[in-house]
Amino acid sequence: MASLTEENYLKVLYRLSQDKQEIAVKDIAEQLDIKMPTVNSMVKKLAQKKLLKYEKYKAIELTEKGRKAALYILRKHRLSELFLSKVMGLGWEEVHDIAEQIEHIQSELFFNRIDKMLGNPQFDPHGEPIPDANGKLPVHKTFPLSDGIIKKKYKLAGVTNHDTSFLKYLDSLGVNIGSSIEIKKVQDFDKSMAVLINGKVNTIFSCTVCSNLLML
Amino acid sequence: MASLTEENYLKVLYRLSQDKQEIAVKDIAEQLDIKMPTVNSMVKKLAQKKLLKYEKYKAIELTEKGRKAALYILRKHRLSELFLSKVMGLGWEEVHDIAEQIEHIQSELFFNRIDKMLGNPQFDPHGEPIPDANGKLPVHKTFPLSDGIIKKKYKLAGVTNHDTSFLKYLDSLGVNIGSSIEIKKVQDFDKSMAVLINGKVNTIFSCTVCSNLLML
DNA sequence: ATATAAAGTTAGCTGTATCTAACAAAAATA
DNA sequence: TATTTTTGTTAGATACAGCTAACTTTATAT
Repeated sequence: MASLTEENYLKVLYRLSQDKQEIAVKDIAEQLDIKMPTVNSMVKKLAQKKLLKYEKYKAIELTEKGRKAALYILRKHRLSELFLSKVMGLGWEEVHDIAEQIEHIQSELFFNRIDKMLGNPQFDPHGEPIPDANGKLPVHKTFPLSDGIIKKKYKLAGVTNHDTSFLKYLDSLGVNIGSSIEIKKVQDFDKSMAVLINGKVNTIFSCTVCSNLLML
Repeated sequence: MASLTEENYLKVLYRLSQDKQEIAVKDIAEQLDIKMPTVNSMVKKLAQKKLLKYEKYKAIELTEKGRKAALYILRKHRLSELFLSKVMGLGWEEVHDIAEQIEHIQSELFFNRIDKMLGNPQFDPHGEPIPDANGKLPVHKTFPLSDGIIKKKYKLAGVTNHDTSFLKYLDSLGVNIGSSIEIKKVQDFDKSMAVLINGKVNTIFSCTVCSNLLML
C-alpha cells in the first residue's frame, strides 16, 4: 500500500495531469507546499514503484497503475464529501478538509457501505465525476452554457469554477447540480444571457458565469 | 497537536493505567508491538511534552494533560464504533479496525456531528463509557451479576470479557446492553444462576458468566 | 546473599520525508 | 546568439520513529 505521503502525491499528480498536458516538478511542489528537491526524490521513488514515468529534465507522466491508484483515492475523497454533506448534514464548505482525512482510510468495506448508502452516486455536488470501484470515470458529454442555444432548456451538470463566492452566488439563485436553465435571450455585444432558472427565477448571467456552467 | 504515533502511545498508556497500577515500558512495547528502546525514547519525548511523568527506572504515569488527551482519543474511537455500527450498519466485529483509523481524524465538527446523530450516547454497545467533550467519564455504579440477589431484576450495563465467543453466546440468548435479567435461583454449590432474560428466555448462567456481566 | 533473569537504558544505525545550499540544464529574453 | 531567469538536480543535513547490540539496574530464585 502507498503511504499517506505517496497518496497525496498521487492525488496532486492526477489533478495536474487533468489541468495541464505536462506535469512539472515545480507545480507538484507548489500544490503540496514543499520544496522542489523533496519532490525530486519522491518522484524517483514513485518511478521505482512504477506509479509514474520519470526521466531527468523530462515531463512527469503517471503510469496506468499510478492513474488507477490516484482514481481510487479520488473516489474515496468524493464519496466522503458526499457522505459528509448528504448523510451527516455538514455544509459544502466544511466537508473538504474532513474528506482529505477520511480519504486515507483503508477499508473497502467502509467505502462500499458509504457508496451504497448514497445510492452509488456518479457525480458529486460540484458535478465532478466519482470513479467507480474499478477506477472507471462516468462520462457526461457536457458543454459550457455559453455554447447553448437560445430557447433551449438544459440541466446543470457541473461548474468549472469552485470559488466560494461563485458557489454562494449560484446558491442564492437556487442553482444546483440538476437545476434546469433555459436560455431566454443572448446579448450579442457581451454574450450575457437572460435565463430562466428552474422555471421560476429570471436573471441575467454574465459571459463569465455562462462559461463556468457545464450543461447537459 | 499530537502525531498519530503519539496518539497511539497515549491510548495504550491510558488503557494500561486502567488495568494495572504501574505502567511498564515492557507492556507499552508489547501493546504497540514495537521494541523497548523505541518506547524508551518516545516516553522521554512525551515527558518533555508534559503528557506523562517519567524518571529512570521508575513506573510511568500519565499527567492530567496526558489523561485528557487520551480520553479525547478514546471518545473519538468509541463514537466512531457506535456510528459505524448504528448509522452505517456494520457488524460489531467489523467496526474496530475502521474506528482505529477514524479516531485520528482532527475535526471537532465531525465528531460533534456524530455525537449528535447518536443522541449523545454515554456508553458503547459493550457498556464501555464514552468520555464527553471535556474528557469526563460518565459513571455507572455497576456490579457483577454474581453479586446480585435472588428474585431481583437488573439491567445489563456492560461486560468485562470481550471475547467473540462470549459475545456470540450472549447474543444467541438475546442478551444486550440494557437487557433485563432476573435472578430466579442461585445454586449454592457452584454459584450458577437460573435467570429470566428480558422476561422471556429462561436459562442457566455459570459462575464465570455471572461475574462477567456488569449490572445496574 | 549471591547468582541469574527480567526489565530498562544507552549508543548508534536505518529508512522516510523533509530541508538548504550549490550546481546544471532548459527556457526566456535582450 | 549570448545572457539571464527559471526550473531541475545533487549532495548533504535534520527530525521522526523504528531497529539491534551492549550495558545497567531491579527483581527473582536458589
